[in-house]
Amino acid sequence: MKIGELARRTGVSIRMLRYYEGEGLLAPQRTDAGYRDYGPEEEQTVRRIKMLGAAGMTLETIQRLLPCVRNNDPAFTPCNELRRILAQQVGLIDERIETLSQSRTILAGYLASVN
Amino acid sequence: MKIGELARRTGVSIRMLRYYEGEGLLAPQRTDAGYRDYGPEEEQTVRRIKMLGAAGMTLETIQRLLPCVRNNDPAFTPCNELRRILAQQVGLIDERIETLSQSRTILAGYLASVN
DNA sequence: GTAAGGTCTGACAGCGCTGTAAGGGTCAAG
DNA sequence: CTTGACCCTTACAGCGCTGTCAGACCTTAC
Repeated sequence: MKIGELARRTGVSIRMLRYYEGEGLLAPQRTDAGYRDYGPEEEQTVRRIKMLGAAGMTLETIQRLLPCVRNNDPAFTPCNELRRILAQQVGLIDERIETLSQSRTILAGYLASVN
Repeated sequence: MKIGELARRTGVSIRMLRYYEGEGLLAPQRTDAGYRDYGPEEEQTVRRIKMLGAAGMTLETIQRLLPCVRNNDPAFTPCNELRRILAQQVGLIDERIETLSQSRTILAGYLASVN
């Protein structure tokens, strides 16, 4: 299928589909005219990218993860790096939450002092 | 005092001090030669900016808040907007934390499914 | 007078993602 | 063949902050 249809089916903008390709996450065939030609396989990949992106991952991280994600949704093929990357991501998120919580505390303090 | 000294005393880089000025948060006097000349008043302001920044605020937000912050550290002069802005900021942070928590849940789910 | 160290302005770079616009082919239906 | 819908590439913009570099002037002290 062409890029427009894929965009419609996955809800990912055409711009982003091309971006994914530029970042090496996707490598669709090309028609003689140079049109990108995506197969169902690729559509699946896009859905996975979207999924992992929803979890707050960077495209670069997703790229490292993609080779391990060959099956259905939250089912992963055993890939050595996999666990490590996922755990690292969770750690990253925890750090951000921690930082935000501290900010929240500070602000709440200010707020309280204004009564 | 000149910019270098202020930077040393506050721990804010020279670059950022100039940036604050560009954003309208600071307006030091100038010597005949065009050097920025900060007074103790200004040093206080920088400390406040730093403080609010540590709470995760944008310079733009801080700017709106500055006129209300005339006293010591977490003590604020009653300023009508003040409460509103602070509360809004807390809300913003809560949203971000919520988003991150969801991401965390998703990732933790993946992690669990990899065992 | 000279040299070192501080300051000035202006501008480019990067982070990660996303939209949009320009200029120009391709394809399918009428 | 023409038209409209789609596609292609390239590149600029913006978010908010920060570092760094270039080219040039000021100041202080020897």
